[in-house]
Amino acid sequence: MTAEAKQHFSRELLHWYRRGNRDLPWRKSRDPYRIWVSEIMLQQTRVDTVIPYYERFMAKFPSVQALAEAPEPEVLKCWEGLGYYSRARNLQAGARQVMELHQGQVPDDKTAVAALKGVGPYTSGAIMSIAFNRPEPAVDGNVMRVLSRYFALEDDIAKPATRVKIEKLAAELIPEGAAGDFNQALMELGALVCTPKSPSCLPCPVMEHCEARMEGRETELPIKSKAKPPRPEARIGVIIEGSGEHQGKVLVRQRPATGLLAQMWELPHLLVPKELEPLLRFGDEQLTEQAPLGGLLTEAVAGDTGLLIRPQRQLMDADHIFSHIHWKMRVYKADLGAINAEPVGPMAQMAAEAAAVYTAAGKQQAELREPYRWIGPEHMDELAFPNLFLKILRDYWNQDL
DNA sequence: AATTCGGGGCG
DNA sequence: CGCCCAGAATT
Repeated sequence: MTAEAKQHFSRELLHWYRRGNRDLPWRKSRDPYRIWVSEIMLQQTRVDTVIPYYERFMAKFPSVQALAEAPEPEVLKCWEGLGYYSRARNLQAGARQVMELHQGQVPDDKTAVAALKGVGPYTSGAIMSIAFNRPEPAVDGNVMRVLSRYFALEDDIAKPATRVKIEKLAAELIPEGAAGDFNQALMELGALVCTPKSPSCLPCPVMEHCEARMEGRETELPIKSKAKPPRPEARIGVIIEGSGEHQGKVLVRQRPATGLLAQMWELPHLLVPKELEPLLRFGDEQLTEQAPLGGLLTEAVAGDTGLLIRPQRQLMDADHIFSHIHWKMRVYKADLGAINAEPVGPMAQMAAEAAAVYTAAGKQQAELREPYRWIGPEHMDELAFPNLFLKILRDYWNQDL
């Protein structure tokens, strides 16, 4: 690739971007905090998805200080449905770092920015270039795709080493004094023109010297090795209707502080042992046929809360695919049996055993320990749920199931 | 270097 | 239904 081709790329791409670009909320100012928030939200997330979240987040947490001083659950609630929830916690931790170390001002310093929680190589480059116009590369999936095509690079973009190589190339391409616009131009081209499936080469401002297009290989590049498919997990969950003072409410619980969906709220559910998975194939069979599954739920809830539940029927099946796990969840409806009441129905045996467990443990129905809570539809706005359970609960209440 | 972290949109 | 997306932290 000639030096002329590189100059052509930088010049034409920058002009193309400056002739007209998308009117996005985070482009209305160069406030480093606003850029920072947008870049965190945009990690692995599309622009159209981010926009409403961004508007709400900036209205609620308009400054580094506001975010740093907010209760963490409120931040998580504002992130509800956006995914990769550690981003929200890390962003707030970063805001607190900026308050402690930099007097509330995002530092115009590459090393200091890169040291913020949740800020990696891409995001530090994006903040430094867009907010401060510093000549740092910001290499994301768009940039790797665009440059792989323009320079006909054969490297596997799924490998970490490839990003490092492309960062060096991207740094060389930054026009003097135009780092912010140029980096955004690269991503804008990737998002609008040099798209993954069917790139629009004809209107592309740099098509003239694009190696991949010249060789007719624009749809073959970049090279990307395939990810492992998510491992399937059969799960059973339950909507437990309260009684008495908890009438009209259902039982939810909070997940642990680390790991998958950390600190999010959810319905009680559990992994079905491999040897019991065949039971889940009983489409609309009666619960009697699946007594062992109802028994598992009864035992699990009793062990966790001391509550004796009585599974009633199947409500729905819910599929949810994470990048590495595929949940296939069957959701049951249950109500509560009174303490020391005689269990009835198909679940009698399992329920009786479960009752013995919590009676032996001296647990009381009224003493529901954290992290479990009873909630009704009227305070769904208090707790943060992942989309999977948000949808299940909405369906449940809306359709009066 | 590989795995763990959501969720949605699109051909 | 497979693929991809304005990636970072952890191991």
